[in-house]
Amino acid sequence: MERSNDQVANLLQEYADLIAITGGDAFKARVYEKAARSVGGYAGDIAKMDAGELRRIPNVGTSIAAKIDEFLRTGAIHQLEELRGKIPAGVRRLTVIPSLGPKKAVMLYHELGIDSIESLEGAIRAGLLHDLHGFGAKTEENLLHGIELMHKAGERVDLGVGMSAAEEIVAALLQVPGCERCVYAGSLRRMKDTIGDIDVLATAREPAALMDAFTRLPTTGEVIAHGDTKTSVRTVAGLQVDLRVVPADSWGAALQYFTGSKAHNIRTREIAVHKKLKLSEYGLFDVTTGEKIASTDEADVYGMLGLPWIPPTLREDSGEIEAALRGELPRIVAETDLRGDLHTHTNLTDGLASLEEMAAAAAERGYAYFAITDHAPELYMQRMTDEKALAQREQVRKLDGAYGGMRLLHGTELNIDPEGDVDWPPEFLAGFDLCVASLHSHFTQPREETTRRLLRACENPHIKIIGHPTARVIGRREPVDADWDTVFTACARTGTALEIDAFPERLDLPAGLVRRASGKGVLFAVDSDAHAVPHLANMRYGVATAQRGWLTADQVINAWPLDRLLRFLQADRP
DNA sequence: GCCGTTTTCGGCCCGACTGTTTTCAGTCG
Repeated sequence: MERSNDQVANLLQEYADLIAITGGDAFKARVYEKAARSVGGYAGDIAKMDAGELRRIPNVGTSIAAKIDEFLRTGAIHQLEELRGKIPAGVRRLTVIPSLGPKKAVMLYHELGIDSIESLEGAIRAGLLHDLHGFGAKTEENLLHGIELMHKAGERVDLGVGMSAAEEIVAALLQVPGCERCVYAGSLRRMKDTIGDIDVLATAREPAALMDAFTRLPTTGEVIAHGDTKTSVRTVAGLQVDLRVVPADSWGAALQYFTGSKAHNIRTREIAVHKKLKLSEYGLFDVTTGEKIASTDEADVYGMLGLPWIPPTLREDSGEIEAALRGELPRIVAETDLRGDLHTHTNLTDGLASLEEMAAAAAERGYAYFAITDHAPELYMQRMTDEKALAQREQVRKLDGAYGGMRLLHGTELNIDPEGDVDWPPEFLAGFDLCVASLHSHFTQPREETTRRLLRACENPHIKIIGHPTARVIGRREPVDADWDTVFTACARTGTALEIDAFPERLDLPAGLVRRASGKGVLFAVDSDAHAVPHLANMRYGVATAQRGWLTADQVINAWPLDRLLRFLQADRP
């Protein structure tokens, strides 16, 4: 099942939204929001906690602890149900449209009865918003653009959402008696940054029983199709999941086939044809004799085609077949190659966990080094000051080595302002072990300005990593427009690494740009950008993005040994 | 509704930007 922490975090966030949308106390709404983040980011399992223990979670007091407790015991929170009754769910969903908040959403509902994104789109096109106070031509345009952005992402979900759904389903199916093997395949196995549907592959002694069990999982909302070898359902969250049961001796061929991509499979089947073979999900066959020559193991299938096994993250027909034929497939970076994390936050700014908690969790992951990079003063809301930064540095120095010998680095995440300048002057930056610099505003500057801005950051000798370079949020915010090739050239020349931010809604730099930058000799840092202990585990998504960008461990600075990393961080600094 | 205390009430991240308005509300980070 989904972590209780996440379930409760979602409910508390919904409660906060409903307070805001029904015109409740804004401060109260904010408290629920803060509590939602605290619970979602809490390292312990709340399902095992009583009301008293729950209150020890930051921002959880008597009232919220009681609500959580009620949910854990009964599966519902009655006050939440009451609020839900006051406003249609579609109205709350309107606020996912950028630039549309609770105030406008509820106004649209009360004035025009708009209770869904579809009805909003219709109303705008019908000109019904013209007479509404506070809605001008530009607002309509922005709303339509926001809706378009969401349509473009379609019904797809981000990699993190897809992965947790898939892992939950696979784990449940493996518990069904008679289920022998069960894995997810498709775009999820290729770790694409968004997932349209989930493909699950299984072998079972009694396929029909497994199919039946699948239709009855708690995650299953509706059954779309129910057959002998394939069953499709839609989860309660609206995600389509296809389960295919295959014969055990077809496992490898089926896994290859259902992992895709379509373009990659076309290429492998072409290769088979040239060798007078036929490749299908049932196996690789000799056309003349009809004999099956490979099928149980994926590597055998590739092997009989004259190819090495190709990692799923490379299977996009973007040159991997040619590279494989030449024996030049890269040894792509693996999560186990990473020796540290270079972009993380604590509760000194907008993180949830203390420096000690973050460091302890990092050490548990086996890291040799770990950088704390809290926000700098220019993000006013974080209330960072010189004094706080220096006090944190002292604390970092004191704790250095205290967690299994792990090296603690004191860094900061600077804000790149519209001109390309950052929060602190060079002499103050010189005191940090590491400076990450990122865009946090002015995302819609023209290409030339954004490019100049990023170039200026690269030229700053103290800045060694550009954080989440495109600033995109998948399905919510477009990447900034920059002349990336110029930026990449500057990064390579100045020794500035580009980050691959591992948050599943970011995955930024995106894989396509990673590959382009890699070609220009740029180095990378795969970072969690963790704001809480559980976020440290997002690293897998960042690594997958690095793989999809064809990176080797040598191109990733946090896969380097400490001494090499430190030399890189010190290079060219005055 | 939570927190911290100058402990039972007052403050709560705060400034910028946008689009609308004509002095400001809503949204965002």
